[in-house]
Amino acid sequence: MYFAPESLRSPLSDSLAITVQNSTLTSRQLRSLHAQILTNGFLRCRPAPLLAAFISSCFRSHCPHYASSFLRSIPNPPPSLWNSTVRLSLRSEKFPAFLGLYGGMLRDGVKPSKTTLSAILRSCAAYSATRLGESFHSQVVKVGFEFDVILQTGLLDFYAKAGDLPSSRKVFSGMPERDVVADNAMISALSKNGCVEEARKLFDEMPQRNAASWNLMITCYCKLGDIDSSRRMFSLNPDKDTISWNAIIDAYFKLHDPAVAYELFVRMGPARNYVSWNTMISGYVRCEEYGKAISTFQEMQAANVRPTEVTMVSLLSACAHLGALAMGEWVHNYITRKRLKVDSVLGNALIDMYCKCGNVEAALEVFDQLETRNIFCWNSIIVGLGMNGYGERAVDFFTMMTEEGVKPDGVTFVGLLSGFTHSGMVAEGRRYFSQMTETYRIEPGIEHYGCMVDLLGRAGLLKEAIELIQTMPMKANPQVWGSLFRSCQIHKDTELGEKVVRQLLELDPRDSGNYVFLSNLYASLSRWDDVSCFRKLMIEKGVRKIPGRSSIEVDNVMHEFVAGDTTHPQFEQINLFLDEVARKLKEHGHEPDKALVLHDIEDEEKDSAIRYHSERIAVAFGLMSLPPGKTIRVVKNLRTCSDCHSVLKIISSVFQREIVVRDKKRFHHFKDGYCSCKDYW
DNA sequence: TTAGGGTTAG
Repeated sequence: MYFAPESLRSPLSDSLAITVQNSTLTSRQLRSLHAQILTNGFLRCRPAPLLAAFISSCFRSHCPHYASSFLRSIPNPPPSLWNSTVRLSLRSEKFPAFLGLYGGMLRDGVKPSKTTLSAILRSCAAYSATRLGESFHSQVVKVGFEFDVILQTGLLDFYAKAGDLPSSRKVFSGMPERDVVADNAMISALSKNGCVEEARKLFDEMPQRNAASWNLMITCYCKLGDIDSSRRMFSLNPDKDTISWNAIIDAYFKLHDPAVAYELFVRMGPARNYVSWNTMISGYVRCEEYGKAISTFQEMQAANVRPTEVTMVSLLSACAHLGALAMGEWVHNYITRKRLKVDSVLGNALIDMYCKCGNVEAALEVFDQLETRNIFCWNSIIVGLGMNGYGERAVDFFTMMTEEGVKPDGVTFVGLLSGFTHSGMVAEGRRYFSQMTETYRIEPGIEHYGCMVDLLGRAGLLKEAIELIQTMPMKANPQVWGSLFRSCQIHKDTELGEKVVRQLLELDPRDSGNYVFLSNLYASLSRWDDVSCFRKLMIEKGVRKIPGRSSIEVDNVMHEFVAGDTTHPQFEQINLFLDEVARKLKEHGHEPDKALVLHDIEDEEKDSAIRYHSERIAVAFGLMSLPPGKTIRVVKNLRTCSDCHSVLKIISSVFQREIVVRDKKRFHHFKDGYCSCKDYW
């Protein structure tokens, strides 16, 4: 809380200060405050803190333009006010405002303070604002500001993070004197740009090293995949600090050794800080141990360590992978309760979580409320809409994105094109695929060709799909052949299908799915000898099929069911309930596909009866355990079989329940006997 | 001046 100096104390200045310190203001409130400040003689007395508080309030209220018009309305604003305003504009991620303010400051003859200059460099580096940083650089040169070692090092850091290694080198070699900090910055530049060997050489030649130098090398060797050298840097460092421990723990996670990482975390003991916890949580997410990520978060809370935005991002990522909507909602709630700052990274994590948990409306709400949206946020919403079967809405967002001046990238087009596949929008796919190169100058990668092959194939345009594979500039990978095979299956082109799957087996002999593809194909043709031949081949080669797993969240607990699994404590009740389900299905004229029971082994073990397919057990458990009207949300690791798909449609209407199933690749929203995929998957 | 965070086709 700001209080004006005694001499300036008046009810008005106090009330102004209070208003200004309050959270967000509307632009009308800002205007009226501005008028009050101008007309009440404040300016003559210059209560600098009040002026600064008002400016801060402009940024907090997302009206940066008020800050600059306010500054312009003050005769000779003090240099400190200029500087703090410029720094605020950086912190609020409002670069256009920053540029205007910075130019205004220079025109006003105010030299930026050293704090401001380093803040600018740091921000440019942090936000990879390459052009901005460069224009800043030239402006600074123009006004004749002298670069000392610290500023040059900042500049070096900026160019390093912007990925501009040549400029980093130029700055570094042009430095009249170098200290440890400068050498460290150059090591960091080299390491970040993949020139790990060179970084190592520089480190070896350094006349002086500090803790930071050793710590940098831990990460540097980790990038080389050389964990032994990372560990050596850790051990040799004479000033081991918390950062050293955190760096080595992270290195083990990055090289997929969570067990050693955990061991070090335990050994670290009281030296742990919040970053150590965040490293553990994000590390488990990286190693796909989502349950451990969540339990580590619970331990973090028990240890009374305050979680940060970074913690939340990792947690949300775990929820997204698990499809744990209730947990994700809890995290969102926690963020609001603890007033954590939802920046573009955290916002993106929320959007992604909601999309991957099948709650698109919540994702859209987060998206709308974001102050700053970067390419990640746009991509996540576009990918998410497509994945949930809303191809047209994805296009709407693409249009909005370009209208807002955000340039789409390769990921955007993957999202769009894959979304079109899920909605059968062939014409749009063609249009955007050509727009990609013609309008946006993005070279299509294998993933884009893969999307197109999928889109064309699924629409029955198999010939065109094959032609595209033959004419594309790179060799098709297993994914491309795999999607073409699915299309052959859907459109019953067994001849082409057999050719495709043989290609697949050659490229990817370890992938169990490919063998399953082929034996399914033979089964559909009643070529049983070939079926058993391939099963034998699978056993010989030691290729194991992945069992189907489905999970459902009830009362904040994740229940996982594996196909044919009878070990759940409530299995007997579930089984009785499945009988009832089967009875009701029969009443509605559904006959299970017997052929599928015996031969469709794509997703489940052959011998487990179809009624024990994991998604069916999970849905039955949901019907039993969740209150009426509550949507049943199931996450499955593989694709749903066609029989389960039609059963779930019937269940949604007979039991009047919405069911959302996330399978390996997309969402199915079942309601009133229909599925959002329109049986197109 | 060093440690921890986000989107990608079957």
